[in-house]
Amino acid sequence: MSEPGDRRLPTLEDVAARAGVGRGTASRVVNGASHVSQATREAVLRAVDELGYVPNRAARSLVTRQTDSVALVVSESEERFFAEPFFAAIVRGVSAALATSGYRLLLSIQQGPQDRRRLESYLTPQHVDGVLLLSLHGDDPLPAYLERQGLPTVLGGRPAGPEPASYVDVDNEAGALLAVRHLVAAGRRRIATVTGPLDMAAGLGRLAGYRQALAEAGLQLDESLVVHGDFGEASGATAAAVLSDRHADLDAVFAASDPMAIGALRALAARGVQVPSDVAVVGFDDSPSAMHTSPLLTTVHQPVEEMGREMVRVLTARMARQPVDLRVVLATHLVVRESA
Amino acid sequence: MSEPGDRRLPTLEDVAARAGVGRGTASRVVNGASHVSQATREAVLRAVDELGYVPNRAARSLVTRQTDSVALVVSESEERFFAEPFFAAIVRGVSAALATSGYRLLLSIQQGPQDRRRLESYLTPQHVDGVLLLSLHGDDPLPAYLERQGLPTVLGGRPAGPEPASYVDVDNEAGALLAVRHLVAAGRRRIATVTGPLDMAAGLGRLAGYRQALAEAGLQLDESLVVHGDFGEASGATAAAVLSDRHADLDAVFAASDPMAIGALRALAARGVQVPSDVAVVGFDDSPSAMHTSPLLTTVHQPVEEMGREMVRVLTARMARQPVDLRVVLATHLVVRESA
DNA sequence: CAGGGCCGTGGGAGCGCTCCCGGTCTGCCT
DNA sequence: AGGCAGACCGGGAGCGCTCCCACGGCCCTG
Repeated sequence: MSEPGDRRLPTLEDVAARAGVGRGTASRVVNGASHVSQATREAVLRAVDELGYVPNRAARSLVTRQTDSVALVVSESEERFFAEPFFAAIVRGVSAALATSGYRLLLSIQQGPQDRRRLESYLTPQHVDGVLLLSLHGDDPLPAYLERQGLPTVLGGRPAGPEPASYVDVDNEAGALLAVRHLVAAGRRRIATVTGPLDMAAGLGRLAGYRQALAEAGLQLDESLVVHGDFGEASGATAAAVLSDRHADLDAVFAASDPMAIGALRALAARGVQVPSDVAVVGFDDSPSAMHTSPLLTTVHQPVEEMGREMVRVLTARMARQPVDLRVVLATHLVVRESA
Repeated sequence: MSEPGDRRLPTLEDVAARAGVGRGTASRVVNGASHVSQATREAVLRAVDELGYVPNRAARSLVTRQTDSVALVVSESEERFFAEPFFAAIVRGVSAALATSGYRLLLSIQQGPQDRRRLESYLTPQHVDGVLLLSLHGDDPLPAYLERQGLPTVLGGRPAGPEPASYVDVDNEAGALLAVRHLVAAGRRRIATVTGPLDMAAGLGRLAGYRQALAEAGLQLDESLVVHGDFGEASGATAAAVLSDRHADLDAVFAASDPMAIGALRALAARGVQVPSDVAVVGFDDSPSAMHTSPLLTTVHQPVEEMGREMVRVLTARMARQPVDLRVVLATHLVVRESA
């Protein structure tokens, strides 16, 4: 491969010369042209066009101390929850929103503790203007550390524990409430739940919604109907097995994630329990695979792509030092299909 | 939010001063220290440590004319093929490989034609050192254009049409061959296929593998057993319906993608056809949902994450001007589960 | 009619780094 | 003893840009 590309690219100086103006003036029009006469502006723009000038980001960055880029950091540890469809959808939303705002997206997947140090030397105001954080462990000090460095940081999803300064999340509690209300409305009375991990806000919130719905319906809470899972399919299957063995009168299961609901479906089918006639099942996520189960899974939809977009909206506002709600909670809704 | 972060970050000059050496020397040890005495090196390293010095990438970039970053560009048009699990796995592989090589990953999802111009002004040697391209349309001029600009470019998957200069792909033909051989070995004789789009190399290659396997087995090709699909689930369902209506003796279907295989499974079940006893089904992809069908889907596994890693290996070698095979084809293997 | 603004403009300074030139100091060979 | 190669080191130049100051011209006011 030869390199014809070694010819020098045009600089602002070249543009200025061609347009017959000074470097400063050229700079003014290339950026938010203020105090430039119409005629000169046009001359400069023409020169830019003819030369195919593209500003050198490194040079600009060096003097402005801005990078025009934001990092999206994904921690892969909670992989079961932040499974692939979730990840892809978030990235799509983030990318779309970022593209229109002129920032570049730096993606970094933290796959192990050794990546952590690399991350820290990299997540500085020198390299990025802001950070988007996904799927943190409960009490990760990273967001606080970044904010202290002067880097606006927005989380996607709340970790359990103290409220982070800035996040975008879905309304887990309200979603679960919707799901269980639907079950109640359909006449179900022995409603079990398979929870997520209770060190995650998503797990906690969904359980709280379940509890509230039962309370609303005047159903008393039977702790033996609450089984703990980890958002993974296997845990949903074993939970459903336990539940159906333990309670002959079981008539509904609210699983705090779609994979767990799918596991439950499988376990129930294996025991000859009919869904939804014997036992209704509702999941949470509305993941793509919810449309590939039989029966089709009724589940709580969370607007993942929108979550990505919202994260960007909050972050860009913060980077521009504009006022904005630091915490955003997005609504969920129930998608009724066949399983309930 | 106050900004305590406005204190100046340490520069090389600071490090040099603290270590009692010149700027040039400090630079030498921070980079690939050559011709520096052990004592000086240690002094500089200590100063770096004490000051928490991190080199300013913009400044370095400005003079070296390197950016230490590569772009991963995903075109979303062929979304059915490059569905989410594929995307996430590739990104994971790319990210992991890149992290160890010190490059930063810039992610860019091209969602429409208007993104194209933005992309072009952005994919220059000024901004990135190399480009990874995913899911191109057949005859997209982008890779050639980038190479002409002096930007090493590696494709993930071949588009149909002329061979691109540099790509990493899986062996579609061999995978299909494996799948159909398996069917033949199981005694199937009326083996149909649902193809992918034939303007994609993946579609073409998988069909070729099917043909070759039949030829090997001495089975004559019956064109009415070849139905065209588009990699999407719906097309698999209609194809299977047509096939089972048309051929009472049908005993196997090789679908060129998992979604199509899943569609076929559904359509077959709806007609009361038993899988695998009446008709065996094999897919291609080994997507996660292949483990959520009933019966579990037998399918051809493609090493997606490895594909991402290979793309990075080839690209980094090219960026460093080291010799490397420009085209890499990865092996596939059959995962036998229940459906065949 | 003089003076003070303001608009539009040019260009110096300097961001933090690498490259490279030139200088100093060893140590070894003749 | 003189010379010279090479190791080691300092610091100037300059990458392409933005910021800012200074300057000329114009209009408006007193």
